[in-house]
Amino acid sequence: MTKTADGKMGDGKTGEAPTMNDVARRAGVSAMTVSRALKEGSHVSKATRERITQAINELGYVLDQSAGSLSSRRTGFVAAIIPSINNSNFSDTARGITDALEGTGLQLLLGYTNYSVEREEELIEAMLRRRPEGIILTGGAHTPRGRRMLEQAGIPVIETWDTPADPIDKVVGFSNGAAMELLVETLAAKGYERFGYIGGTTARDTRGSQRRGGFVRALERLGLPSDRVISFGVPPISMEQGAQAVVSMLERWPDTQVALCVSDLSAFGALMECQRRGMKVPDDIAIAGFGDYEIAACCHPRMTTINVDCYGIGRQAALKLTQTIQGMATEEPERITLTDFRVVEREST
Amino acid sequence: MTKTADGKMGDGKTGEAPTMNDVARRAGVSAMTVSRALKEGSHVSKATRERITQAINELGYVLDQSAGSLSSRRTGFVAAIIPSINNSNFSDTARGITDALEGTGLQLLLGYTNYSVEREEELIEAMLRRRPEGIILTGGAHTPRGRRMLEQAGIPVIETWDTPADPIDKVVGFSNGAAMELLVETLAAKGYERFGYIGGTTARDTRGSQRRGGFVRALERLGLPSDRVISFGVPPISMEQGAQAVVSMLERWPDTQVALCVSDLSAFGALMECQRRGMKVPDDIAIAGFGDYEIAACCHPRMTTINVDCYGIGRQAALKLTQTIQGMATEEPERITLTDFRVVEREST
DNA sequence: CTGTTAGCGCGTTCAC
DNA sequence: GTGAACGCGCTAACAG
Repeated sequence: MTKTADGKMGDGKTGEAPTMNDVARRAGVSAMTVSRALKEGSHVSKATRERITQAINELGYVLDQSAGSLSSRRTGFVAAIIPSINNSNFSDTARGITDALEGTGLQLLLGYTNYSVEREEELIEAMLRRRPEGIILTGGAHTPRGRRMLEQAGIPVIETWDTPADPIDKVVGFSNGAAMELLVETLAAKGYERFGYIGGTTARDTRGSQRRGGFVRALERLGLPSDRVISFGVPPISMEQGAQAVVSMLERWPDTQVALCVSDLSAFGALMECQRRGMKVPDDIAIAGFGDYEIAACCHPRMTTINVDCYGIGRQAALKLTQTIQGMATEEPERITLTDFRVVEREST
Repeated sequence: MTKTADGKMGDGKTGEAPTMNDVARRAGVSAMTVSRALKEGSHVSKATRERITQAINELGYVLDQSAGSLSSRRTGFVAAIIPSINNSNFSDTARGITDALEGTGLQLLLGYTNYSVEREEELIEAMLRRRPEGIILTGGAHTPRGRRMLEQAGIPVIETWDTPADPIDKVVGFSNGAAMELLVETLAAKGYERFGYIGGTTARDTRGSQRRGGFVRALERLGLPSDRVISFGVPPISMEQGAQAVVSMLERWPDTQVALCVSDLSAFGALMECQRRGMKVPDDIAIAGFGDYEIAACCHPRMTTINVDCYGIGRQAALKLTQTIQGMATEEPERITLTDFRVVEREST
């Protein structure tokens, strides 16, 4: 059944995709009935539904959702923007979002910024052009234009992984600074006094800066020196950079007792480098990370770190989003949700 | 300037998003002119363009691309489906795609399957509903229905990370089996004779099965025993599972000389577990991985592995896609592109 | 350089 | 349970 003398038409692969009208014609019904048959919980007689299903299979028809959403004014997806997909903390958050969206008829559209707010701005615009029903962001730092677009988009906006002073809309996160303070306090209570910090150079990674801020604050409060800070590399700092940074730290302050790292990844690099140099961890130097990645529980010695509820952040963000979208429940969800974090003490400290 | 007695209209946040017509009216032009002003390389006088830009800013207008693509019949995005976002091999591929798409006006829509073909099928359908201009898949194993949808979609399809016997359309990949064979041969040449293999239980991870197949084939060819295979856990097998698997292997075949793992992640888990038990790597047991993840170059001892051109796979897949879409060049791109892999020998063997 | 007309493929709304 | 008219917001094609 080739259409006409279209030249390119053959048997399948090429040619225009069939439309709902093609299906309707083949099934001997109107397009409207096909539309109904494709939608859950609409009333179509069993016989016609079968004819339609058959026509759909024969034609290989796939619904054109973009056309549909233009008409229904519902695009059926939410956007999420994370710094990096190759980071299990953030991909856990993405997983939390996906899981919480299951069964809501909403799909996740994921974008990643490589830790660049400029790239974030581009992504925000690209996403908004496709009219998501809500948007989930990582962190509270955006370009002015990005922020303006979000405010004017008329959709729920959730900032995560942070507690912004002036949130755009809703928030699901925790204070990175407070978490690092807790880690310092915990280790100080064990008797450590000479702390070092390993993190990235720039303020580009806002969460990294906040962690460093917490490090300094806690030490100052405890009356301990807080100047042993190695800033090294563009975020996200890699394992290898953690290795290099710990070397710098030991050259500069050889009597450092414990090195806190902006993430488990750099902490792991530091740990391996120390072993390579014949140092015993934690006897010669203790090391701690941040994020409780899989590697922290598996390396040798196992790594002390901060566990963050990455998955829960995603779940709760998506929940808050769907509640707002569906205007469900008697009242709006809370604007701010604080998520848990805790110190996980292991053998590296 | 509130519209009418709409009740909900106020000043910003609430209310319907402005349309192109709103912008046009405010700028004193027709919608078509606004459309042109928004598109690169169209001729609009400087004065009107400025008025339009101003109106856009005042209204906070963002183009509705889904409406536009319905009309222009170009959605401006390509879909890519990978098994997991939390896996640097695949996220490197995603990065390669993103980079190659830069400047083409095409955006990436990413989905992940958690290594499930059923989930892949759902994703394929969800993606096709939004009418991507091309689609990139990981691997050559799909459900029959998934395959049919892809064949009938009328868009270029690229299968990656594999060399399927019967490709749907185009391919950018390598033979996982051949890569593992090469690793076995390289290590056999160094004198190893008693090889073990650590991988997942099921055939769900097709690349994992292919690697195991290569392991067995190479050993049989060399006349060495090929039965020391530990199958453990659902893919993707984690670091922790690698640790458990190596314990099983050593219990069952204590004289194993070298353990090859389905990926660097499980290899790393095995490595750490051996150290925890006081075994020296590679003296007591050698370990090798697959994928050349960051961790392989950073752990101690550094890990022997297979380096795969993950980023290049993404880049070339996207290139092939854009070439096909734009019908550019005098001829179609090659159907099959084989990418490089190589053994990286380090201290763990 | 700019405007007009028509229609992309579907869902809403109403009628039957 | 089914169909017809209409319009979602935008752009192609043509006219001026």
